[in-house]
Amino acid sequence: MPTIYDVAKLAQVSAMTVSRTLNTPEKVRPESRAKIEAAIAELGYRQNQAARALVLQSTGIVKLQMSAGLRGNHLYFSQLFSGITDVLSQHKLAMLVTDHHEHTAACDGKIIMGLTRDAQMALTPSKTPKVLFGKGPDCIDWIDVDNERGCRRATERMLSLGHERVGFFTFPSTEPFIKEREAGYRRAMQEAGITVQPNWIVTAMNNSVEAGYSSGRALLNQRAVTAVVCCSDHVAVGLAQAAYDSHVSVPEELSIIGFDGVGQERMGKPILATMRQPVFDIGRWLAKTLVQRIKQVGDAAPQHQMVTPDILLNDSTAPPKAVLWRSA
Amino acid sequence: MPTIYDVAKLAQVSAMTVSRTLNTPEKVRPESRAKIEAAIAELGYRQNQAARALVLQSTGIVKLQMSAGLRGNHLYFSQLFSGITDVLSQHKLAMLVTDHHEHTAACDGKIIMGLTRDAQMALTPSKTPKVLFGKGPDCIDWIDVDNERGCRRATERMLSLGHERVGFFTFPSTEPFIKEREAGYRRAMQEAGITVQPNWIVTAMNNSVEAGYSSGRALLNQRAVTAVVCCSDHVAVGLAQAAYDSHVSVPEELSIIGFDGVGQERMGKPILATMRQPVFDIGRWLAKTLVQRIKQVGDAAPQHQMVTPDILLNDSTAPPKAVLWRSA
DNA sequence: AACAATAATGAAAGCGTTTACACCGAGGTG
DNA sequence: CACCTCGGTGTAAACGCTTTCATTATTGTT
Repeated sequence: MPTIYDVAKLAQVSAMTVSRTLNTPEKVRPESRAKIEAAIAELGYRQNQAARALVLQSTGIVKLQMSAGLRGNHLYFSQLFSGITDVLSQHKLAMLVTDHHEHTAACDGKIIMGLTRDAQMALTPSKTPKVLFGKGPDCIDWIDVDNERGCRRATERMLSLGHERVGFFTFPSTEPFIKEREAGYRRAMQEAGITVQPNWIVTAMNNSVEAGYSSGRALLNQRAVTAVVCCSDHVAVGLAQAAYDSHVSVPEELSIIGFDGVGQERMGKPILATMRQPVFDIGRWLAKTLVQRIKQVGDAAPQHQMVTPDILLNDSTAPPKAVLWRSA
Repeated sequence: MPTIYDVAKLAQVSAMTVSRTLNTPEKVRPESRAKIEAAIAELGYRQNQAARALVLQSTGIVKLQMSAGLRGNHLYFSQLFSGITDVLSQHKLAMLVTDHHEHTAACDGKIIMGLTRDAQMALTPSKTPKVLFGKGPDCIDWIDVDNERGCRRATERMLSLGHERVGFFTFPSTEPFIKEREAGYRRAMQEAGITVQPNWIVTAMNNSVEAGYSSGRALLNQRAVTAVVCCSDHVAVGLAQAAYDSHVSVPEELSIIGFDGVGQERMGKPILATMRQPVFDIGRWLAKTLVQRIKQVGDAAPQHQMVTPDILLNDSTAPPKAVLWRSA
């Protein structure tokens, strides 16, 4: 690999002038520059980024730290990813994807997600700036989704359609969002003066279409509810398929609303109502905020953002046909 | 940031001994090691990877170069991604995601995908090893999907069910796979002695559910075919939705088979037949092959791999009901 | 107890770049 | 014509680490 000195020798200048042509070309005489550029081309020289990073104390790399578990929802992750790279590439920053436990590569900043709530709240500002996806302490930048409010709205939608026996379809997760969504559901029900019956709440084995399907069959067999608020589109899709196979028509006999809205709600028929998270924009926000911190050795106040999911009505909600259920 | 010298001073040894504890701990006396580890902990010292990379000429980073366009199919990309990171993390390698044009960060190896066929064939071996997803020249490692064969098999499946008027549902793309799939379809039809009518081939605006839906409606209105081989699951899903809205039942009145099999085929009802690409395993192969080259300064012969998609029958194919179509 | 062999440690050089500073010639000013 | 300024260039040192080689401490052997 040719170095800056090889180029210098060939162009008959000093290494310094080569370095300058690379970094501040306006400070070198055009003739010298031409010679040097020719030499660079001839030798196929390319800057050694490791050496550069060593002296500049900056790598041009942003680390994306996430627990492996978070990659389960591929569509969700991908959109986040797109939003992040969209912004980073504008600033000529590269993105390194790692797990939480790997401390290896150095970086100019970190985007962190998928920690436990406790671990998140324990984060402290450090030399390399970091941005968090999820609620964190006041001292660092973070953005979070208002899951409680989102799920409350979804439930309220069902209630306003006239449903009273509104079920809740959830799944086990260590992430905090799952409890928040249930809280939103419960709050909406409580405010409507409806007592939630235990069998209205069903927990799928995990967050997948398959688990949603099998627990969905069970849920349908009970015939206890006329509408279901789901904790994810995965399980919502599974429930819709279960309804199809149980000859329960959606939305006529059963209203369904999911959560996430990253695309899967549109893969079947009817197209499912869902609470859309602006995942792409969240990715952009994360990257944008981080880049700000990296560029201006900022002492600006930490930014915190709370985004509420939009409701996408689509085709899977309708007023209840209570009679139909009772007669069954 | 504390350096190795700060640690050395605190532990009352030389910097060299610190370096050794970090890299070859068995070569340093346990007592020294203990002192040094204590000092490291007290100072919160962490290795400077840039300096390390500079002297070792190795960064521990693998670059994933892909054209932005390739990220359209999020599920596909994500699974590839998972396969790659799965292997890389075993070898303590980090993955850097970049676009093709960014030459910045140094790396120990590259995984390349989404180039044009010409650009791929023009690749040459270089100092840093590279692996290619897609057909490439003999001199470098690559893995590719046998699209022609996959689509031939899909078509043969329709033919063996008794379909004669088998349509082909494609979309515009610069990637080579699209032509290969059409070739597979045409070959199967030709071998069956069936002349493909021009209106049996429909091209959606792009590779998306929405485009598949609108072109699917047009395709269905023609009532020309009893079965459709699709170039992707996106358009297949769109077609299935169009069939649903056109009151054409799948598979009774129309058989559908898609291509990719990365999950979206299972989001609706009926669950769509598809040609499943082993994307996760392809990701693993790419990473595994690259790691081999990185580790052993290998002069082993370049490896080339061709994988054929599996057929997943699911619920969207059945023998034709030709009568129904004619009477319409 | 003297020697060789081995283990543990240290000093110096270098990886490829940039920063700080010194230098030099050309042009403008007094 | 001496002086200063300034654009253009070069020299030396540093960034934090590892490699090489020399040195010292610790064993084992006769």
